[in-house]
Amino acid sequence: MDVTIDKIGEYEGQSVRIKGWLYNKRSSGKIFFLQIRDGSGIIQAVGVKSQLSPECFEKMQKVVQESSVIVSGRVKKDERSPGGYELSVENFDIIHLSEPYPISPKEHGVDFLMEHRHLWLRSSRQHAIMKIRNTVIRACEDFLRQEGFLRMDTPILTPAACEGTTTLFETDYFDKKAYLSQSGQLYNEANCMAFGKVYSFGPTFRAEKSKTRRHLMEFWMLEPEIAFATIDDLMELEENMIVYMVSRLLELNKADLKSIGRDISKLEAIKAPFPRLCYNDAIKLLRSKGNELPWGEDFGADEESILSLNFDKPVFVHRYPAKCKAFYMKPDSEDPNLSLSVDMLAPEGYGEITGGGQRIEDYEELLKRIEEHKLPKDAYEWYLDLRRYGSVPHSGFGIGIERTITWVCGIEHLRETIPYPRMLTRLYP
RNA sequence: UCCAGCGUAGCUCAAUGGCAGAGCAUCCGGCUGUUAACCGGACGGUUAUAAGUUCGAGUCUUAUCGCUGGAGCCA
Repeated sequence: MDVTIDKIGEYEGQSVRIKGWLYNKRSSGKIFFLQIRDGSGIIQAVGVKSQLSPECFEKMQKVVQESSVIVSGRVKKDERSPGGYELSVENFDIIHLSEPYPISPKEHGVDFLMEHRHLWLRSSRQHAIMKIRNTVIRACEDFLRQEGFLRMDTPILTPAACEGTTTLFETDYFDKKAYLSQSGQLYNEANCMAFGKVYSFGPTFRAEKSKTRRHLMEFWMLEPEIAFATIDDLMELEENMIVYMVSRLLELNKADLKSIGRDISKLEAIKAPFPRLCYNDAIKLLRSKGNELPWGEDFGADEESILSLNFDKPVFVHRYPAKCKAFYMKPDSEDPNLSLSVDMLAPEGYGEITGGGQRIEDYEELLKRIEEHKLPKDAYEWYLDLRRYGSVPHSGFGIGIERTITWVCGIEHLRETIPYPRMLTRLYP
């Protein structure tokens, strides 16, 4: 019977067959210990010379790391085995004898591993991170569905539009130019006027020459947008989504988190409510920590780090100065120099993972902003339409999936959180 | 783009300006409970590239390329 390793405990005492790859091999003369992985887990298969045909035993001597194999054997509980269970080999076949495998169980450098990303993904640490990525995405989508949101995907090829073109990747679109999307936000606004609560989820592209542990040229963003929602509604939604997502992780991926060395207690502390700090108070906090950022400046890596290290939960920073946020952010009625924008900073120094706010719903006000920012009005006619036909207050945010995964995994660099990271100097593999 | 560091065997790293070395991987041999197994042996080098200083350069100088870390950029 063919089984997968994650379900092996259900077959104790039975003979089963596993199709997979050789993860590692140890031998002791007339006994072989084969670590077999099949994508669902790793199990130790034990082959004893006296219990096997000579052909079978010969294959075990010959097999090398990452060869594809089919192993048949009896499932046994054994504490000496790394997974708690092991397979007493009855038959062993090599599907493909691997060439010498470049990634050994020993340590490797970052550059070498990135160059072999397609093979690196076979390692157990990468398995854990990819499974966590899966839960993060699925939990956020599940949460939004439960809240009545409709997923509506937005285009990746777009006309110039959003902001300036300096940070956009340009491509030919027959006899025109097209740009890779850097946000689904404007389309989400149209969609939420059609369906009330919507979100988009997909890759976004930024042609910024950023070379840090927190930037990718291509990253995945989940962007909810809600009609009739205020900035306060938005913060509550974000908070609930993060709490739900973390609870799902603790339920489904505790072993994965532990295997990459994550301090679980840090995640267990993620409970609502999250602190809410207005920009002015954030500046005061920074001053008290010796940071002298002038009022009106957006936070850099330093400031975000100081703020997020100050709390053991994510923290909202809201009402940033209008001039450091996008043109469509609604000004605060109590102080028009401030915008109804809000970022969520992840704790432990990880910094910004979401950004969003309440949008301008008034036609004249939006038009004024478009002109102030010297944006081409023609390109925004459809966007202005949303303020001509039944405009309502509305809010939305975007959450950067890779940054979020970096935080929940507690890892150094976001390059491990996506299967094939696109970075400033790396487009291969 | 700027600042700093690094570039030596397939990988991870040593080598005072004076013979180019180890561990792992691979191959051969040994071992019936290994846990990154272990033990013995073999294979493995245009020291990133180019020029310079020197009796002599992996080591010092200059340039170029590449990588890493950070800054900046960044709804």
